[in-house]
Amino acid sequence: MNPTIKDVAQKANVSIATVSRVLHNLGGYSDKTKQKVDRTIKELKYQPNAIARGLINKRTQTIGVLFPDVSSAFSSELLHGIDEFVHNHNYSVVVCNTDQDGKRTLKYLQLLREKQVDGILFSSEVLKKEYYDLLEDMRVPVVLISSQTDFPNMPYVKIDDFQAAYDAVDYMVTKGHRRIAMISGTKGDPIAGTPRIEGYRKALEAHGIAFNSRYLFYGDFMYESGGRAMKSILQKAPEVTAVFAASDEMAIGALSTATQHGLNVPEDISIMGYDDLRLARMVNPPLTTVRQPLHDIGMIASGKLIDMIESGEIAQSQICAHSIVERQTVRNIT
Amino acid sequence: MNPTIKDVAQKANVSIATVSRVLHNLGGYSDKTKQKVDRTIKELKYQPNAIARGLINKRTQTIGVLFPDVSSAFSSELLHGIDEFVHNHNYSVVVCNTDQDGKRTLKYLQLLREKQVDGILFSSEVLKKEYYDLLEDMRVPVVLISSQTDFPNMPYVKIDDFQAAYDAVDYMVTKGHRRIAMISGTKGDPIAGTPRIEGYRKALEAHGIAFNSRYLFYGDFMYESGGRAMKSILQKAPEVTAVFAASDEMAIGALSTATQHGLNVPEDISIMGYDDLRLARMVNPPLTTVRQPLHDIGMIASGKLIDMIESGEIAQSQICAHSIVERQTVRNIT
DNA sequence: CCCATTTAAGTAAACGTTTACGTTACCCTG
DNA sequence: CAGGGTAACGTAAACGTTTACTTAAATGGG
Repeated sequence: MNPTIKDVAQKANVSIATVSRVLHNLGGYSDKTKQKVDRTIKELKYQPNAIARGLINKRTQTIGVLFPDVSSAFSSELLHGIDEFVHNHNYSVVVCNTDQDGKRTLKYLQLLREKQVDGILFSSEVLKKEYYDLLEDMRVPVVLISSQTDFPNMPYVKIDDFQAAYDAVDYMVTKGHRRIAMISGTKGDPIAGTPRIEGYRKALEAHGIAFNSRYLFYGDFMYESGGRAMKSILQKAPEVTAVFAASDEMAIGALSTATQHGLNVPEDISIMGYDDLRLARMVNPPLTTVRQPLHDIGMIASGKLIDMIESGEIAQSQICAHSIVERQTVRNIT
Repeated sequence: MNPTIKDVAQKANVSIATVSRVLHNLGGYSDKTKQKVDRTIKELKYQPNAIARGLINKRTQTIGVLFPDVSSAFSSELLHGIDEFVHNHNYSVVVCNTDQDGKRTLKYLQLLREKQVDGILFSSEVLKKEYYDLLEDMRVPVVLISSQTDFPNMPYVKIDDFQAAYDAVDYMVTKGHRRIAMISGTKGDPIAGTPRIEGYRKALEAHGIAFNSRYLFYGDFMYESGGRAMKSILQKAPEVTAVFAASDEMAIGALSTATQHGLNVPEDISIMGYDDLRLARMVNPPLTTVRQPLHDIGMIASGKLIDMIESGEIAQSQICAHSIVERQTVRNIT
């Protein structure tokens, strides 16, 4: 239906090869033929077919991105960075929402393989052996985002979760808090769970405050779980003056139930989040939190992936800088 | 590198055609050969190449989705619905972030054309003639999301913006409010701008309240603009008892600056939003708003698009039901 | 037991490119 | 002016499938 390179060749009275050559500025044709070919391309409104091209040079200029939840603010800020970088480098991105479901993940990986994507960005989920094996089989570059692995051929880009949590808690104690609760993410999560708890614990200990397991609560990173955890805190540890949540969503959930229980933040209780999503600025009062530069992380990871695709070499992992952003949810009680 | 259908054929001692036939359950082979072929497929870990397949049957099983801003909560809730439906029907989605930039949009459209997507979802932006022409040229099905057009071959799925705004304002006056300001979206926006203003005006008039242009303020749907508008309201029309914002983000912006100015919501001023994003529930107090079922809209639009792709017929446009969700930002002052 | 029909395959063209290689025709050099 | 070199093309194979067409063998009916 659409005109092909063959149609152009016929109409311009040249061979297919010549058209292809002027299309790619490869030289080997006179100025006159270039003019002629260019003209008929315009006339026919010819558009190259990337599928045919992909078949022959085994490159689709497409990367696959896996998210546990595309609709989360976390994912969409990453996606924004990814999309920006990737499109500027003439790649496209196909997104997959794994729902944190192993079966779905495997299915999507298969799909991406069949579609011959040039590389894969794997975000915010731990890389199970099962996935790793399949990925190895696919022989495409992979970079991990906000995740980590020991496999040497899979670089990651993330922040230092231990240090970020450490800094957050350290910040709170310098503000005079000593009875600090933590709302952790999913129990046992080796990336966003344990290291942040360790950071919390070590920061406390560095200030001579004993770690108290009664002050440790678990959620699942989502808003609702933050509220539930806050309820528990209010019941079981009302003496707490500050709570550090392992995600902004949980922090905001905590914030909501705190105020619903008649507490003022930060006057009665301080709250600190983790991520610095856009909505951290939007809540009331604006949330003090530790910032992950998600947009940049998305761009950096895409850059590494494209490098790997085009150079064939494996990229270095990268730890991005985090920072504390002071807003209005932690009070100075010194 | 990866095994091809040819490798399978050789190893199984059959022809390529036979392998293809068992792959697609087309019949024309004995049980024994099926066994043999299936076995060698497993042995070789053969995966079909969707690119080659796409070249021949002119279907890529891929759709393109254009968003003005992928990182917005609005887009990502749509995307979630789209992704879910689309993947369940064996399509993939490639996302493009237009940034509301005409040049970028045109570039992405070109890209999607080269990549031979089977259809396009065009979201939340008005369909300029320029885009329409290109889209026509591409000869692929298109469905509009939260947008609208008179072109007959481009169905849309959205809610009734006029009626939704009408209902919101009507709700507020039944709560006793008569001096109601509106924070509209971008001035002149024919989809999410004018109709909502009209709904506001007509609802007022239906209750015998004269429309007062002093009560109409403009933003751009984003958080910050809601705050700015609220500041203006407080200065120029302090007698207002309620404000209706044309997006949740603006409503939340208004909410923030209102409380920063020492006002309590809803005691001192009522606020109502539009969209029912996830964050409407997360703010404090939870935002009363008019709900667009974004996840469903995404699914429905995807369904229509896939229908069009597979049937060749153009689908009907659809107006989805909206609803008022009462939370805690509008006070009854009767 | 022969011929017609069905079953189980194989052959090859086609999809739209890219690219290695071949073929002219022309120019320049010695 | 013979010969090599080069510029300007054209030819055709290849990428990995699908599928229309062909062929050979098996089956069945009279």
